[in-house]
Order: sequence, then structure tokens, then C-alpha cells
Amino acid sequence: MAKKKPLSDEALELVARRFAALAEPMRLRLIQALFNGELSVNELVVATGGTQANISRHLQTLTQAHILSRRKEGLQVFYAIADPSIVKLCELVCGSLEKQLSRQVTSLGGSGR
Amino acid sequence: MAKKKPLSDEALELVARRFAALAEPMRLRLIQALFNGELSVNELVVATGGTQANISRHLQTLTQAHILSRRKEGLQVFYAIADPSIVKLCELVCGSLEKQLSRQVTSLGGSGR
DNA sequence: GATTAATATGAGCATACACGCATATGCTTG
DNA sequence: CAAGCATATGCGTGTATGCTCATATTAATC
Repeated sequence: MAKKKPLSDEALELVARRFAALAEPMRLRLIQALFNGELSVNELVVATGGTQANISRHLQTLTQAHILSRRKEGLQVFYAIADPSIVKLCELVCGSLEKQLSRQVTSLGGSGR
Repeated sequence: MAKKKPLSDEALELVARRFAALAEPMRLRLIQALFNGELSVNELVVATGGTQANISRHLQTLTQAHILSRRKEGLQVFYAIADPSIVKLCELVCGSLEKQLSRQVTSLGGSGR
């Protein structure tokens, strides 16, 4: 297959929305906390150190983006990573960032922050 | 396989920023236009249909995020994809979105392909 | 049915940012 | 050095969204 055909405006919008869902540190923290399996809202609140209201909102955002799944059990609601590609995405970005940072450190000739 | 250690707040911020750089349709369009090699600003303006000012701003954003590289030649400035992982990122997201969409179509009773 | 626990949501505020318009900067040529 | 082209940037505006506080909803228990 040669050239890839350009995505439609709607497709671009969808891709952008997906990236936007991952563009918040708190949401990344939630995803990270779920790497080892599903957790309840309260567990996520504890794990991330956020407020209950805020965490709930972010969970809604991630669920609507089909990144997380929602399972209700009694009083609790458990969230889990629904889209495994998310893990790959984060790993890709992390790897790329590490390269960039190490390059910067090298070019700066020392340690700094 | 062991547990992954959680990223620091700063690292999460960096990852979030990177995703944010990709969270705009116009910027995705620019990246897409650059898939086949470097282009000048004016060529990108034509390719994307945006205004010159807006394109220039987005190019600055992407360059500062180390996603694009900048090469000046006479009056023109050429931009190119500096981080190849970006291509993988976009492909991953596109693939994941296609799955989701086809699943939605299926659940809506349409005939799958 | 009232109370309590777990989660979700409405309202308000502050900030971030995309966009358009106008103009500045930088490079080339006469 | 004046003029013209390609690109960048200052400014104002509208919109989106993250956060907090308070309250609503839902489900289990007494």
C-alpha cells in the first residue's frame, strides 16, 4: 500500500477527541492506576489524591471516550481499562519523551531540572 | 512481567502536554500532510485550507512539542515530522477508533463488513 | 421507610486556547 | 536602502474545560 489517504474532517475530529481525553495529568494518573486491574471510584480517589467529584468527572470523560469500562456492583462502581491500545499509546509517548529528555540532558552537558 | 512504577507528576504533565499537542484537528491535518515529507508553510496553508496566521501558530506549537522540525531556506520555512513515533501514535488511535466504530455499527443492526 | 454509604451532577469561577485581524520580522532583489 | 514576499506574532474575543462546593441519585441496612 502506497500513500495513505487523508482522513475526513469527522475522523480527524474523533482522533483529536481521543487525544484530548488523554491530555490531562489527572486522567493519565487514573489510567495508570488501572494498569493492574479494575478499581472502585473510592480506590481511585485514594490512589490519585483527587477529590471525589473531580475523579468522578474524569471517569465519566474517559468512559464516554470508550477508554474505560464501567461495572456497577452494589454501592460501588468499578472502572477498568476498556481499550488496550491505550497502554500502548502511553508506552509509545513515554518512550519518545525519554529519548527527547535524555537528548536534552546530553546537550545541556549536565544534570538539571 | 513486573508492575510498572507510576510516573512522577512532572512526567505525567509532559505526557499530557504531548497528547494535548495532538488534540486539535487542524494540527492533525498538518501532521497528516507531512506524512509524505517536508512542506513549506505556504504549502501547508494550501493543503489544510487554514489561514496563514493560524497555521503558523499550530506549527509553532508542534515544533515546541518536538513533534515537527523546522528548516529555513531563503524566504521559506520547511516543516517535517521530527518524531517518527507520532506516526505510530496516529495509526494506533485510528485502528482503535475503527474497531469501536465498526462495533457501534454492528450493534446498531447494520450489516458488518 | 428512614438512614447511611458510594457515586454522580448542577452551578459558578478561573484558566487555557483556537481563531481572525492587523502588523511585525526576516530575507531577497532591484 | 527601498520594495516585496514568506512567515511570525501581538491583541482581542469566544468557547471549552478543569476545579470546587453543594446537592442529587442510587443502593444497602436497620
